[in-house]
Amino acid sequence: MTITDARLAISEVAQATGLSAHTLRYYERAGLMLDPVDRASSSHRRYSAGDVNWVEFLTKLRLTGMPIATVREYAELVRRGDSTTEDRLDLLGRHRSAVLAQLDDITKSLAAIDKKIALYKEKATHA
Amino acid sequence: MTITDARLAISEVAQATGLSAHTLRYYERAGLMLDPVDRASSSHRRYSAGDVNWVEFLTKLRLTGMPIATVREYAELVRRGDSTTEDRLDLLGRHRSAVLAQLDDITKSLAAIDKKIALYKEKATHA
DNA sequence: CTAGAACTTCGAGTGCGCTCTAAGTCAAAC
DNA sequence: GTTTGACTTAGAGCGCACTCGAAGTTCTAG
Repeated sequence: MTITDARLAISEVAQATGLSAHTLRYYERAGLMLDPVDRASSSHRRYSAGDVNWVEFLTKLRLTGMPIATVREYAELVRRGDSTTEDRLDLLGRHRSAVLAQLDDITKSLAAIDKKIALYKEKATHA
Repeated sequence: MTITDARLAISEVAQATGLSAHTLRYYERAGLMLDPVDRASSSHRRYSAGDVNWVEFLTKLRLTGMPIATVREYAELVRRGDSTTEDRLDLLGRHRSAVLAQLDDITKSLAAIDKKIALYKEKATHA
């Protein structure tokens, strides 16, 4: 019940997060939200600031390649409460390692692409 | 006809590149190879060192998120010969930008994940 | 009060990139 | 020469993550 208690419509959250309204509903159906989003007039969704923060965080998990199923697992741990802190740390830690490996792969591949670009540029110079 | 003229079987290339034989055939069918791979006894594929190098490079394109269709475009430019150097530079340059953006996104998301991890660790300390 | 836009559900459809199957051919070892 | 396993093709199937459609309801502006 704070003064900042704005409840956003799905279209506003879509706007704010860059996801489509379709995708937001899909994520909720898929069990990715911590709780079902509140409703106004018992039909239209009203997102709280907490909901939006959560969507933003799970978007980062997705962006770094975490599968939907794993995001759901994580959400389930959060739902289960404080006793799951260790498990959450473990899950995020393992994901962190995967992301580091991913960054390494991409960086190495980028170096090869840069090499090829340099090669073409040199070729163009000698033309 | 150099002294290093080893021709590899598809299984050996699979081994060497980390792709499956299925995927190697799929890539060829999809027009990703520069030329159809040579055949021994007019049936089994025999990959040249050049073929393998090419597969390794296109794997780096794929790893950095270039769609199959774009890899094919690039292969077509290479096939068309020296006159396409500018186009290839253009294509690779645009991809390079996309990869940099991708790295930035991932790095920013990773920072948020690290923050969350730090938060959980702190919580564990106060327990 | 009414028109039109935005919302609802739920199931079907899409696009991508493999991945596998079946039925047959070929090659290397014995 | 025969067996065993790797290879061939064409096409079907799959998993993932959306994305869309239809049919109906609700909100908002005039």
